[in-house]
Amino acid sequence: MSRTTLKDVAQAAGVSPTTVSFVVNRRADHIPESTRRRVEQAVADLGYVPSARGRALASGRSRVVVCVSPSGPAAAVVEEFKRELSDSLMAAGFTCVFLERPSDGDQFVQLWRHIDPACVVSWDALTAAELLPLERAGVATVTGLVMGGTDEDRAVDQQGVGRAQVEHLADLGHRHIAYAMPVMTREDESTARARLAGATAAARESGLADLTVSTVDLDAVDGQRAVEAWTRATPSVTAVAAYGDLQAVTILEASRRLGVRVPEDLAIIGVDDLPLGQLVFPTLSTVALDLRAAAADVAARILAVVEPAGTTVPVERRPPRVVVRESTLGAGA
Amino acid sequence: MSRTTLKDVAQAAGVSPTTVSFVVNRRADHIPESTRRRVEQAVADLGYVPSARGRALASGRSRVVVCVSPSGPAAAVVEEFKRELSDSLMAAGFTCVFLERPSDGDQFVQLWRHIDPACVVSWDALTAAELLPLERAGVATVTGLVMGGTDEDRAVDQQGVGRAQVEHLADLGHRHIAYAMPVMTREDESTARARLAGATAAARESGLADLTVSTVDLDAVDGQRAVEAWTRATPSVTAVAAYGDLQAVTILEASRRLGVRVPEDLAIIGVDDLPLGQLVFPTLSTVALDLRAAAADVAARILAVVEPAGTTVPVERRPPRVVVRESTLGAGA
DNA sequence: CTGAAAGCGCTTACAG
DNA sequence: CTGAAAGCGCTTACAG
Repeated sequence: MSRTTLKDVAQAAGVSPTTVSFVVNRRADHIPESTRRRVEQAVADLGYVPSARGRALASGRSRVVVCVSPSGPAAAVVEEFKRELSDSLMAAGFTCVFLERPSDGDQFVQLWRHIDPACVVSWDALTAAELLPLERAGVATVTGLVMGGTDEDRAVDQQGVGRAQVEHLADLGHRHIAYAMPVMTREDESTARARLAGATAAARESGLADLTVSTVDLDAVDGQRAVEAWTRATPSVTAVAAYGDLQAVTILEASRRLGVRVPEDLAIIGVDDLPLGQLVFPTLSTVALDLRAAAADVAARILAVVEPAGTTVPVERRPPRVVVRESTLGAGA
Repeated sequence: MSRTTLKDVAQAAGVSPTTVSFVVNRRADHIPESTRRRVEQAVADLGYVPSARGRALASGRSRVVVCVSPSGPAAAVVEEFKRELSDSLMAAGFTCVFLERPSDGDQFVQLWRHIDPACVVSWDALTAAELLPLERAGVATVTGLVMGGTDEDRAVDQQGVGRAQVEHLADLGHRHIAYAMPVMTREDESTARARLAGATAAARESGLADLTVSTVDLDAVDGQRAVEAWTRATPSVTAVAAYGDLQAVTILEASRRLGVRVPEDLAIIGVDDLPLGQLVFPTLSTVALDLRAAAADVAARILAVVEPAGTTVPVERRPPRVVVRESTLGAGA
């Protein structure tokens, strides 16, 4: 037994396919109550589910948004973004779906062949080669949201993140601050640069010494190397702003192993507000990004592109928020 | 200027749409080299990208697999699964896409309307209400892979995980072992139960005392409560198998705050092998799941369902692997 | 208020 | 070797 179609429903309800289509699509203003009910009954009886393919082909519009899955270490934070983006788009009648960037980068461009989205969204900027087939297929794009792209494209104020870290440390009286950069992947390179730029600017504006910039890999040995360098320097670094919470925890644990007290000898602040930050000792100060707000912002931008008619509610970008814990302030009580 | 279609290409190449279709779909065995080249030239010149809609409608088959995004704390581990699943399916000519379960659960069933997948995949078991519309739309399903479902459905041997933990601890001489359950969400309830069941069975088989089962929330206070209870018990618990690395780290940090030495007073082993485990002090013993293998297994199962003709290479399920670090063995050297 | 008809872009027997 | 034609399941002017 094959799939139930519009025609089947029409036959069962004793009306034309046209009428069924109107009822199913809630464009039934001009259909009398009685007819509508007959149709709805038939739909229910037959368990009719409209074909997305037929609909997409006939209407010429897609109701799917593809988001290239943001990667990077802060997966827990990203989850929140995805959820909010999905919910916002769903409320507008779109389905949002996430795509992993294939390990074989060349195949990336092939992926749209099957999906047929109204819009492709990406945290980082897509290359021209990646963009071209999309353009040709008439797919809208919203890219460079968080990484890459211009600073205005970004839904998250990355510079503000670095700035917030340094300002917090400066407020606590630190004059010699280090910035811990991550080992870069394509994904977070531009993010790291933007955060560092913000941190650097804040240091200058606060009249601090130039930042000591170090790269910290996520392992104990590398952490210890960095901490030793900072504490040995003259004058010594007394605080470090880390690219993310994972770098911060690496530094925090390295300090413990080296007998460097946190925050007395070295204050540490991360970014992301991972749950982890509340588990370690001392607990980790950090900067929380409001990715829910960012996602709502992005959703609004997407809808503006795919539904130019729709009323777009502008979303203001909320500034990053410093979460103060023991690693900068010391144990309370 | 509107989108380039098959017809445009046919016109440009001076052949029929039929011929173009054959060439584009690599079914061109019987098309002479010269014609094929003319067509390929036209495709390139016009930048033709076939319409997924038209193709899906005409062929009656979808090349899209939707995977309901696995959630849970171990996001970093899940990433690996997703990547592998995507790659495997891509190699078979399918596009794999991930869907967030909406916060408003009722809307979940609506999501297929726009996507039109060949198969829906889910880590946990879907409810009957969720399954029904899929069935009606002729969409294959592969569910209960990791959570829910029967033990045979599972791509990951969850019982084996708990078993591996307890066997490792028993080998080290521990006789009184606790199991730290997570605060349950829908996602990991059945996983937790399966792991506990495996742990319990292993304890029995090894002739150990019954496991002390405690729930540990991810915060310092709850961790300390649990650690105190274990150390105060008579005879005291000397080792704990935690549901996941996050629970394990919570316990580890709580121990430190209480002055309970790890592993001398309390040995700890987690699950997931999160990067975090190598940063904390002492470093965390854990059980690593081979999610790449699991994903390959799942991909094979999916292909068997959507392409019954295809040759399915059976994938053997690799057993969980214990990663021994300081939290059970003590600091080396 | 309702339906016949054209068309969305493709695939695929089938006939030449 | 190649193409005319039907059809996939729907939407949407348009005419009644």
